Amino acid sequence: MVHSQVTSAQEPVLIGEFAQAVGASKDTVRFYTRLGLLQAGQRSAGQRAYATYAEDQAERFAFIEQCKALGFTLQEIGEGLRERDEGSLTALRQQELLEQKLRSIEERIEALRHAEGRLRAKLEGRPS
Amino acid sequence: MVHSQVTSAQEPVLIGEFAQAVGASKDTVRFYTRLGLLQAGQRSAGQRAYATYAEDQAERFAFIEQCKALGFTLQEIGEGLRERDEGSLTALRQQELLEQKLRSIEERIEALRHAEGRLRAKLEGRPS
DNA sequence: GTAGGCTGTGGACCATGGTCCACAGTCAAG
DNA sequence: CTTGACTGTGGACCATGGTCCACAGCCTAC
Repeated sequence: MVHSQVTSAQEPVLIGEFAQAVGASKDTVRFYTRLGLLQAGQRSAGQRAYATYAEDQAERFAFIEQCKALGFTLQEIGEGLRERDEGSLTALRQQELLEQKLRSIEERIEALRHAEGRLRAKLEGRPS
Repeated sequence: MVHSQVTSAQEPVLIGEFAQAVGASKDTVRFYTRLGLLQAGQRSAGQRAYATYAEDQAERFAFIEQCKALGFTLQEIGEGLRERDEGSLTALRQQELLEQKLRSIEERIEALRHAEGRLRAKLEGRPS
């Protein structure tokens, strides 16, 4: 046990292990990979190749979940990640994207509040 | 022009006229009709039959639009209308449906407000 | 060698609210 | 008789975020 591989760089893992590690289904991982949100490596086996996920992809996955919680769509997250990978995602640009999303969320809240008001009016017998 | 048909009961009209009258596309009218939201009559022509829409369907359409504005889905509207047609939509039941929808809207607003808060935190550099 | 578990691919399917398209019958005017 | 405008039907398609399925290759254990 002394000086075991705990500190060494982890091998990229196959999809099953990765999916379990991040708490998602394999299908979701494949879906994100197809969309370019996650980056997979390759491990060949006979005529076939298996996708592998390095450790940084777990952080990437966590980041994706965070963005989803902030209200970003997978497409938007994909675009942001691509910008980040290209190095064109400056702090200013990041702030811009957050502010845009904030505005769109405020609009949706506003729309729902209108519906809420109309519903309350109906319930109280007021003319809507 | 004296005593023209202005006051007489209007003939049911074909879909084009109806759609234009209510300000929707023919496809939308067909879609609603398929879902049972609108009720069409029949007018036969050769081997075929054309759908006809009586005047009450215009009010029905307006009602549907109102419900949509209140946040009801077409399916929910369909269920409500079916209850109404069967006469089982009491005032109490109506109030129940409105309150249910009000609660679901409040939940959605709450969820969006959480996202809003997280976004603001991110923008202000606070830990989210 | 064969069973079982892992993997990949391609595609269908869910709800939501429609839109659009092709193909075909109907009907009136010219 | 033909053209044009209208109608119907059935189905494909859009975005969204996946899920599920079959078929098939890989690899290990028995």
